[in-house]
Amino acid sequence: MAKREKAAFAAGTRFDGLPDALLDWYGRHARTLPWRIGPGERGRGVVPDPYRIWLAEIMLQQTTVPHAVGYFETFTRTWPTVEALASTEDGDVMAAWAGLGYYARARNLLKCAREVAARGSWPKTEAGLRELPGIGPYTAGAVAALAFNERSAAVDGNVDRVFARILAAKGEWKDEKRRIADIVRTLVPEDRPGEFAEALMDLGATVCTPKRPNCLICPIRDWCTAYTEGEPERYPVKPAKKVKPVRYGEVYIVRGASGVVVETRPPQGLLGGMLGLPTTDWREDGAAARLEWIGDAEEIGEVKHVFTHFELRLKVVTVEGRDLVPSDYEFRGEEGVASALPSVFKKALKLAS
DNA sequence: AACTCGGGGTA
DNA sequence: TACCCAGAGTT
Repeated sequence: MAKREKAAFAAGTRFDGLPDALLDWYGRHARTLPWRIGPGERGRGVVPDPYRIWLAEIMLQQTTVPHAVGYFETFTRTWPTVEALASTEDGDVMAAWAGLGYYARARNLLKCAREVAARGSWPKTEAGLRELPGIGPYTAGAVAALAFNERSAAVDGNVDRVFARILAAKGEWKDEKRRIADIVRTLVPEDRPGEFAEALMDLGATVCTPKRPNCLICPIRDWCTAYTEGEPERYPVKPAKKVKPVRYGEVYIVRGASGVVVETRPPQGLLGGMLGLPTTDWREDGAAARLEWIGDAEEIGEVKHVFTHFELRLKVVTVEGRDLVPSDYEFRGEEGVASALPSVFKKALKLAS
């Protein structure tokens, strides 16, 4: 199919036939995902739900599909509509997001839900969606294409990688990404923008993978310069990453008659708005002094946790039989609170259990 | 333009 | 280990 179409448009440009070859492959190999309408259903009266598409896109920002699936099921079961989500207390949503990471997404998720609920409907264009909190260039394009059938492009990490290889992009990565976005926009088919977006992402996730791309089953390898060159895994060429510094601190498991001591972290910054265990500052020049109110305590071990731009080593310190703590803190039942904590604190609590 | 912001799977 | 993932917001 690809070759016949390519021949039929031989007088055209470099990418003639690519969208059709990709869509044809997608019709046969699309992943089945809980937020997705299957190929073919779209044309048979099945209407996508913007709320579910948007929710999935936010969860999937810098997050793998397997990690997001369970959260998506829980969220849509607990809050079936954007109105239901919008009317939920912040703490409940943050607790449900715990473990998914990048917690600014959850804060913006609620802001966005409340704006949409107040408006009464979703903006139905890429430009309109782009104005909402937490919706950037990628998500605006994706939701517009997937939910509203707008001819917008959804250029994510997968698409960047696929086209870096198609083009054998050797230039500055930032420049190449701009170039790729411009090209992809011209390739989105007018009638099936949503399926085109899903097809590119599926190809990147299952065929044109980061480490060992399976070019032998690739439906668009005829257009791929990296395949012709013979070393597709060489692309994309990205700038080297900086080494992560190590930060040190202490975290406290303080137990009393009514549970374990937690705090709600300040709404900005790292783990902002999340429930947390009492902890010192985290510093590169060694652990800060023990919090004054901790008093008599026992060191039981250390947890290591890797954040985006630093590694953290926390000494885990336990205090038993404490029922009076500073007013910034509160007691919660130990079994119930674990699921509401970010991973670094889950690790510490588990070590102390 | 550079930095901040999580967590887990993969080779 | 190192890299990556349906990126966005702030400075």
